[in-house]
Amino acid sequence: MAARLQSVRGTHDILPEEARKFRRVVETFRAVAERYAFGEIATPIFEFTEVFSRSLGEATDVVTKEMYTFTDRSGDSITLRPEYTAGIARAFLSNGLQQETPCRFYAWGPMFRHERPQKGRLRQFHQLDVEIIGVAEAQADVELLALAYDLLSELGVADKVTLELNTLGDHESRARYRDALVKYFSAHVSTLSEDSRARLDKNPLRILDSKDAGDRAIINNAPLFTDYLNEASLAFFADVKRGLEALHIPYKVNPRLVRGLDYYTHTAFEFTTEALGAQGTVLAGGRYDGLIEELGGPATPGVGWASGIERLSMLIGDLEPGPRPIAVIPVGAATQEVAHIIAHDARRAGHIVDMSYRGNMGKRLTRANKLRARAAVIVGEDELARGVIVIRDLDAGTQTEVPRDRLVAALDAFR
RNA sequence: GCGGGUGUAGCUCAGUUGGUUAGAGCGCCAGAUUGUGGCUCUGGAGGUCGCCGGUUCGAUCCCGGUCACUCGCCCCA
Repeated sequence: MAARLQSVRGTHDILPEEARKFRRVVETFRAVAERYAFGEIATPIFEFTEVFSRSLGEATDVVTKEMYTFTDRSGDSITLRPEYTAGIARAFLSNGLQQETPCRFYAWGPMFRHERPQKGRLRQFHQLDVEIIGVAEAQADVELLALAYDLLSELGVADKVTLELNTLGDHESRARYRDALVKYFSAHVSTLSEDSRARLDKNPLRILDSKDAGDRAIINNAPLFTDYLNEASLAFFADVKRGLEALHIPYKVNPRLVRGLDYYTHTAFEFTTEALGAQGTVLAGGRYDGLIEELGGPATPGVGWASGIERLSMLIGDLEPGPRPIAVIPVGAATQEVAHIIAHDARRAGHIVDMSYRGNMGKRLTRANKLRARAAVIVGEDELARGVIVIRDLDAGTQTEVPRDRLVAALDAFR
C-alpha cells in the first residue's frame, strides 16, 4: 500500500533555510531568558488529558474542539499539549517546587491544535514560553514584559509590533463584571449577532471584542470594566503600567483585550502586528493566579507568556548569509585519502569544510560555487608528489601552492 | 467548525471558448572546455494538467465529490 506522500494537514517540514531563521529565534530567546536569570525547563509534549481540560476550562474552544486526544495502550486519555502553561504548572506540582518559589522558567517546543490552518496558524507549531511561578507582585509582570520587549528588539521586530495591555482584575472583580455584562447583554440578546449570543454563555467578555457592526453599537453602552475593578485590582494594574513606563516600554491600554482561557486574572497582554494578516498576535500572555489551585495544588500566583516561533520567523525577514565553507577537491583516485585527511584536519582547526563524493574537478568546483565556498583546496597527484597543495581563491579566481604541512594554517586567510 | 479563492515541470507562472505532439523563464543534466567554477552558446531530461467519479465520440478545460494550500469568520501563538 502506497503511503500518502504528504505531511498531515497543518504540519510542515522545516528545511535548512527556514531552520536557520527558526534557530535564530530560539537562540535569541535563550540568550535573553538566561540574561533574566530564568532556567530552562522541558516538559513532555503530552500529558494526561485532565491537565489541560481542568486548567484551560471545559468550555473553551481549545478543549472542546482543538485538542489532539487519544487513548494509549494503557487505556489512559492522553493529549498532545495545546499550550505550555498547564504542563509547566503540573511539573511545578509534580516536582514539589513549591519549596523553591519563586520559579522562573523558560521553554520552547512544539504545540498541537486541531484548527483550520491559515498563514501563521498550524496544527503543529512551536512556541517560546516563559513563566514566573510564586510571585504575586506586579514587578513579575513588568519583568516578563521587559523580557518580551528585549527579545522582540533583539530580533529586530520591536518596531513592527504594539504592546496592548489590559487587566481582567482579580477573581472578585472579574466575577462582578461578568455578571454585569451578562445582565446587560441579555437585555439585548435579540439584536446580538449569532456569535455573540454563543459567547454570552461561554465567555461574555469576548463580546466586547466583537467585529460585528450591530454588536458594536450595543457594546458602546455596555458597563465599563474600570467601574467594577476593586481597589486591589486597580492598584495592581497601576503598578504594572508604572513599571513599564519606568523602563520606557511603550504600550497601549486596550480595554477590549480579553482572554479565552479561564485561568487568567489581572494582567493580560498581547504584542500584535499588522504584518501577519488575521493572525496578528505574535506574543501573548498574562497572569494566572488561579491556575495552580485549579489543578489541585496550593494557591500559587503565576505569570507567563508564549510566542509563536513561526510567526516570529515570518516577521524577521531574510537572514544574512551564513559563514562560507571551504571545498576540498581530490583530483584522481590516488588523492582521495589525502583529501579526506586534509578535510579532517581543517575541520578540527575550526573550518567549515565541504567534500563532495564524486565528479571531475569541473563538477566539484561547480558544487563549491553553489555552496558559496570561499576557497577550494585542490589535491592533485602532481602537486602531491612535490609535497604541495593548491589553494584556489574562488572569489579572485587565483590560486597558489602551499606546502602540505602548512596548508591548514594557510586556510586561516579564508575564514 | 463556517464561508470565499486557488491547484498545469523541482520553483514561478502562461495556455487550451472541450480536439489528437501542453509551453516559457529559472533550476537540473550533458557538451563546447576530458586538472579548473562563476559568464556565454548548443543540446537534453523532466508533466497521471492535485485525486476520484460524472457528462461527452473525446475532459487538463464543463459538473460533482475529495485532498491540499490560501483569504476571511470563530478562536488563538
